Amino acid sequence: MSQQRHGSTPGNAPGDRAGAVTAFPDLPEATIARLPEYLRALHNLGEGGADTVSSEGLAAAAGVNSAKLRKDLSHLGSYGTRGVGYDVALLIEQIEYVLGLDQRRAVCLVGLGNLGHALAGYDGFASRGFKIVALFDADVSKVGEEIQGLTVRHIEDLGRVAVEENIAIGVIATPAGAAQTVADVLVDAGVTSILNFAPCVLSVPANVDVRKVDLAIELQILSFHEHRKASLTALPGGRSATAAGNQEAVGS
Amino acid sequence: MSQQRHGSTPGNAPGDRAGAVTAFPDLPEATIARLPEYLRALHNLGEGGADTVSSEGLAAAAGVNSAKLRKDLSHLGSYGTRGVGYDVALLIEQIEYVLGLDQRRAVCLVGLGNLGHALAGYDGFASRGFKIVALFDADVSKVGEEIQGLTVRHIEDLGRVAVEENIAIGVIATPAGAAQTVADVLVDAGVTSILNFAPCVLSVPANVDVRKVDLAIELQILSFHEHRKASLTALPGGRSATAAGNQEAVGS
DNA sequence: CGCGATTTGTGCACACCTTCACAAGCGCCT
DNA sequence: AGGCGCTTGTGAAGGTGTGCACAAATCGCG
Ligand SMILES: NC(=O)c1ccc[n+]([C@@H]2O[C@H](COP(=O)([O-])OP(=O)(O)OC[C@H]3O[C@@H](n4cnc5c(N)ncnc54)[C@H](O)[C@@H]3O)[C@@H](O)[C@H]2O)c1
Ligand SMILES: NC(=O)c1ccc[n+]([C@@H]2O[C@H](COP(=O)([O-])OP(=O)(O)OC[C@H]3O[C@@H](n4cnc5c(N)ncnc54)[C@H](O)[C@@H]3O)[C@@H](O)[C@H]2O)c1
Repeated sequence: MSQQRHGSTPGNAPGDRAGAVTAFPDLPEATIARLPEYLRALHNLGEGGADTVSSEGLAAAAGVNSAKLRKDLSHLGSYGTRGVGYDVALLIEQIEYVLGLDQRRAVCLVGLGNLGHALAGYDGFASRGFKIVALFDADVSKVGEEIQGLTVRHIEDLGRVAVEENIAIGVIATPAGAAQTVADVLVDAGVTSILNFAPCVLSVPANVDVRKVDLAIELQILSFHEHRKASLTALPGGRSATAAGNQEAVGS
Repeated sequence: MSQQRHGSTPGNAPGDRAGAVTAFPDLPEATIARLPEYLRALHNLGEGGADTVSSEGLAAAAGVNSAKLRKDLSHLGSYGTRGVGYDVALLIEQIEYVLGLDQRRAVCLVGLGNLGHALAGYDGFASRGFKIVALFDADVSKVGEEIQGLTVRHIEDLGRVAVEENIAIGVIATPAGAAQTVADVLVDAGVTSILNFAPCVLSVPANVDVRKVDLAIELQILSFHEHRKASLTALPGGRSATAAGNQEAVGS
C-alpha cells in the first residue's frame, strides 16, 4: 500500500482504445510488489544455468504460491509455454521492461551519516539497474567528502544537479526532523519518487510516490508476534525447538 | 504479508474458554502493521503537549484514513471517549502492551559490514524498546572489534550467548549467500524472530517469523511507477510541477 | 501421427481489507 | 436539566488479493 495514491482515476482514456500504447494493463499493486522478487529468483536461476523454469520452481525460489505466481505473470501478458514453463531470459527481459529497469535510473542520496554511508557503499544499487549519481548533505563539514568516487555536495545544489543529471528517485537518510524539508526540496527539483528511511510521514503532491523503510516498525511487528507466541506458550511445555528443518537455500 | 504464516490454526484453545488469558483477539495483520506508526505519531503528539487526540488528528499524523484508524483501535478494545477523542498516554500504554514493548527485547545483529556498522550505531533501537545485546560476524578480523560498547563475537558463540542473553530477535546483515546459514544458526539457538536485510528468501520452521527489508525491491517498485508515470506523460505537455504544496510536517 | 504427461492460464469462491455513513455516547453550555 | 455539537465505534458495501481446481495447450515419444 505504501502511502501514496498514484495515478488519478485510471479510467480508460477515451479515444485511442485501439493501440494500447498508453498506460499499463494496470497491474495490481500486490503483483508489482512481487515482481522484483521474481526477478531476483530468475537471475539466480539463470546464473545456475537454467533455460526454463516451471511456475512451481520459480514460485519456490521466490517464496510464494505457484498459482499466485502464474496469475501475476499472466497479468503482464507473459509468454509461458504450457507443458514446459517460462523461458528464463525472456521472462527477465519482460519483467525488467515492465519495471522500467531497461533504462538505468538516476538516484540521489540525501544525508550522509551512518546510514547514508552504508547506502552509498552498497553495490546492490548498480547491480539492479540504479545508479547513484549524487550525494547531498546539509552539514558543511561533510560537503566535499569523497565517497565511492562521488563528492558530497551541499543540498542547496540539489535543484540544479537534479535537472542536470535527470534524477528521478531520491533517497532520504536524514534525521526525521529534516526529512520533510528534504522531501520538499526533492519535489521542487522535479523528483517524483522518494524512498524514505527517516521514521516519519512525508506529505507530498499526489504525483509523487513515496515508499518508506522503517526498521523500528519491522522490529515492533516482530515484537508483537513474539508477544503473541509467548502468550500461547503459556500452556505447552517449553519449546519443541524444531531446529534443523530447512530446505533449499536460494543462491548457489 | 511478509512471508511467514505465523500461528497454526488460531482455533480457540479447547478448555479454558473462560478467562481470555491466552491469546490475543487475533488482530488483523494489516492492523498490527500500522500500530507502530500510530505509536510514533502518539509519541510525537505527547511530546507536543497534547493530552488527547481525535481519530481525525491521529490519523492525519499517521498518514491514514480516520475510519481505518478507529477500526484498528477498536480491534484492541481501545478506550476512546466519544465527543472527546483518545487519551494519548493511555493509548500509548495500550499499544505498547499489545506490541509487547513493555518488556525490552534483546536483539542480536549478525554481519558487521557496511550495513551492520550503521545498524549497530543506530539509536532507533534503544528508543523504541529494543536493545542490541550482541554482535556476531564470521570474519575473524572483525571479531574483537568494539562497536558502541559491544564487542563483536564469533558466530560460533551465538548459540551460547543467545541463551544467556535470552535473545528473541536476530537481525541478519550478511551477504545473501550466507543468510540462510545464519538463519539456521539463529533458529538453532532458539531465536524465533528474524529481520533479514539480505536480498534472498529464507526458509525457516513455521514457528519462526521472518520479515525482510530489501532496498532493491523498494527502488524497483518506485521504478515501475516512474515508468508508468512517464508513459502517461507522453501526451500532456511537460510537467506541471506542482512543487510547493505540502502541509503539516510530522515532528515538532 | 496420436497419446499421455506436463504445465500454463483462469474461473470461481472465499477471506481480508478499506471506506462510507450513521447511530450511540459524551461533555459542555446555557 | 436539557439540548447541542462533536467524536467514537461499527454495520454494510465494495474492492482487492488469494488459492483451488481444472480446462486448454504444448511437447516428446513410441
Ligand atoms: N543508522 C541506521 O542504521 C538507521 C537505520 C534505520 C533508519 N535510520 C534512519 O535514517 C536516518 C539517518 O540515520 P543516521 O544514523 O545515518 O543519522 P546521522 O545523524 O548519522 O546522519 C544524518 C545525516 O543527515 C544530514 N542532514 C541533517 N539535516 C539535513 C538536511 N536538512 N539536509 C541534508 N542533510 C541533512 C546530517 O548532516 C547527517 O550527515 C534517521 O532518520 C534514522 O532514524 C537509520
Ligand atoms: N550496505 C547497504 O546499504 C545495504 C543496504 C541494503 C541491503 N544490504 C544487504 O545487507 C547485507 C550486508 O551488506 P553490507 O554492505 O554490510 O555487506 P558487507 O560485505 O560489508 O558485510 C557483510 C558482513 O557479513 C559478514 N559475514 C559473512 N558471512 C558471514 C557468516 N556466515 N556469518 C556471520 N557473518 C558473516 C562479513 O564478515 C561482513 O562483515 C547484504 O546482503 C546486502 O545486500 C546492504
